[in-house]
Amino acid sequence: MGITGLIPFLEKASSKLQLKDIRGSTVAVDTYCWLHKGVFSCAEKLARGEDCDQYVQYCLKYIQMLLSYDIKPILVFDGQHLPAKALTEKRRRESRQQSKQRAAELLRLGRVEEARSQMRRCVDVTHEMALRLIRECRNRNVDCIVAPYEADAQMAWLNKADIAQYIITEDSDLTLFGAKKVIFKLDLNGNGLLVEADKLYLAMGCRQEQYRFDKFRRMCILSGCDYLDSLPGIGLAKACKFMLKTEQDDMRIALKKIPSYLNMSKLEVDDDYIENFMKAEATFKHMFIYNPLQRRMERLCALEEYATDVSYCSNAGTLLEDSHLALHLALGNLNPFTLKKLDGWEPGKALPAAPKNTKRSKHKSIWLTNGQHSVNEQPEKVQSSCALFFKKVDFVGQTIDAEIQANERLEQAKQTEAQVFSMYSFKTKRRRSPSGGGSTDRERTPPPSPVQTRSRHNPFAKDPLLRSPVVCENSSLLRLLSPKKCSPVGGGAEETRVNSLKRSIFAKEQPVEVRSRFFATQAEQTMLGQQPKEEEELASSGSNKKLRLETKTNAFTDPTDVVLSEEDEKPSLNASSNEVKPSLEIIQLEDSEDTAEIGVKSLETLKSEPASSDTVNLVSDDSCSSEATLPSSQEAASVQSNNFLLSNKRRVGLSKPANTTAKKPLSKSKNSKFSSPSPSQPKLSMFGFQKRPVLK
DNA sequence: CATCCGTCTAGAT
DNA sequence: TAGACGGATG
Repeated sequence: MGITGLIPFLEKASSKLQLKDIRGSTVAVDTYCWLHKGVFSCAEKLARGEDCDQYVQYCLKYIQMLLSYDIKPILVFDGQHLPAKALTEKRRRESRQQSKQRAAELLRLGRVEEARSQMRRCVDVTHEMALRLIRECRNRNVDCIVAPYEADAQMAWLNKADIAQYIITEDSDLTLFGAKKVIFKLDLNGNGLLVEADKLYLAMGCRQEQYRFDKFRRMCILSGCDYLDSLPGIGLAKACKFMLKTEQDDMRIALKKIPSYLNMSKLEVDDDYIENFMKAEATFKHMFIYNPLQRRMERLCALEEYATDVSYCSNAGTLLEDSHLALHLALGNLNPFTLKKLDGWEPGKALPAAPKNTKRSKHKSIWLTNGQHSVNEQPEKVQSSCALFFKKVDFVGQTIDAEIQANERLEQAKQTEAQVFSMYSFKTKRRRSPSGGGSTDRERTPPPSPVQTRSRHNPFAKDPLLRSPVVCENSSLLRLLSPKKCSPVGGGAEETRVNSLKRSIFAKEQPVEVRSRFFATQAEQTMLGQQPKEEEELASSGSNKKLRLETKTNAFTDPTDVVLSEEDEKPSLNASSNEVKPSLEIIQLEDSEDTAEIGVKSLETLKSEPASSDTVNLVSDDSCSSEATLPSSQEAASVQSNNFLLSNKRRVGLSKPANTTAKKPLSKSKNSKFSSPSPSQPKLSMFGFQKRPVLK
């Protein structure tokens, strides 16, 4: 529901956001948004009363993605219905019931498709379903909180209290509750739309001095909200106009001036409307929330703050006298409507042995009071620099920490590759068919340099001041780095030089993983049979990290990987857990086979893939991202649309899913099965790596 | 011109 | 289910 048309209205207060831009922060999540979407995939099963947990898995994907960005999620659930919404809820229930009956009838008539569509309409997200997710979260040490009433108010409070710096939701109401930073339309690639409260004056089209948050909230209420229908003929635009025009702070007086201020003489503002307006406003200000730190119910804003009369708060909920009940409601142990006990979990309480493969986040729970430790926490292992703690349950399996690192490396790699591309792009002609389809040209030129587009809001390009020293701006080095111009097999001294150059480039970066068809080709050509020599040379380098360039003939995931691996003085997992099977090649600067998998790409895949698949998208993502701040958002938008035309699809830079190879016809190569996720390998697609097939 | 209203479709696998 | 969209309306 929310405010009709508010999100477009807020365009000037919003910007693109990538999760990587908010690493280390805490985010409150409107979990019902995810549950509702997740339910869609198994609506039929649920309608038939069958058990399924796809909606839980769907939500966990998002959670996993957040964790991989080192973001702490706090899942917020709706609690009791407000009296004001009881009627709409009742209508919904009835409508669902009808859909159910219709579905049953249609099934009897054999009209399966129609029945299905009805079934999708009749499923509801129940608290039991929410509890299922909550339990999974407890196993992962991911915080959940059930709001006493609306999740919106709870999230806004978390945001205002700076317990959560961001809110993820689809409901535009959040801004009315006073949330500061709201992320809308977050997808599984980690892209979303950020609306910031302190930019709202821009959306209203007034000067900052002229603006007060109250004006914005009143504008929204006037335009029609969940608690109050709008006056006929009043939408956001007129409400905005009115709120900017009036200086009267007392709305009981101001509202009466609407007809004259807006030249709508026929409009009538009766006392009833005014009364309801005051109530609606009070609802947004003073709804009850649960303060997990103080472990008590509170109002979102204290009544004193606005000198609000309690009589206006009839829709803002009531205080639960029983604090024990309130706590367990917030913990999710009670059915919010019946207050029936469904579970007895308590913070810090030992959980039954967590299922295998369950990774626990190390974030400190909002439920832990000072000094209290999570039972499964191992303080001596906690690193202050990293917000996550993992329990290594599976020797091979990737931990959350590893996911975070892998994710960071991918982004680094994007940057590094972007730099490399930028070097090429000065010298090469661009050849890219707009459709991107059909071409099997493997040696196509790289995309335009994202670095070049830095001035046009390239989020991948680091700030010029922060950027690591430019590693290569001279043409001879460029020539050397170019696989085409590099000497072929057995390059001898030349080849050694190239590698040392490459080393000098990458040594300055964070550990990165590069999947580059250029390097891969070169590496394959030049490195075969050279491993011992390389290792020796690299080991003797002064760096505190060992850099190894090895030719793997038996990667765990894929064979004949040419691996440029940077290690922190621990043995490469790859080295031990490999299996034979040639014909794939990657460049990887990492030591775990899981990340290797991300980088793995079959040569044949490369051949058969359109140019635009990863390279072009690297660029398109650049311009889509959040650096499009206000003054220049239009420009960014145009860049984005341009790139959209080119690529027609958004993908996360290099994060090519291992799955794509699996989606190739089997006949392509029997290796494909090695790149598809195996049970022992976590699904990497969960971390925001695009899973969709490559452009056709 | 802004608002209103009906229709369409994404949402997941 | 709700948001987006286009056309109708005042």
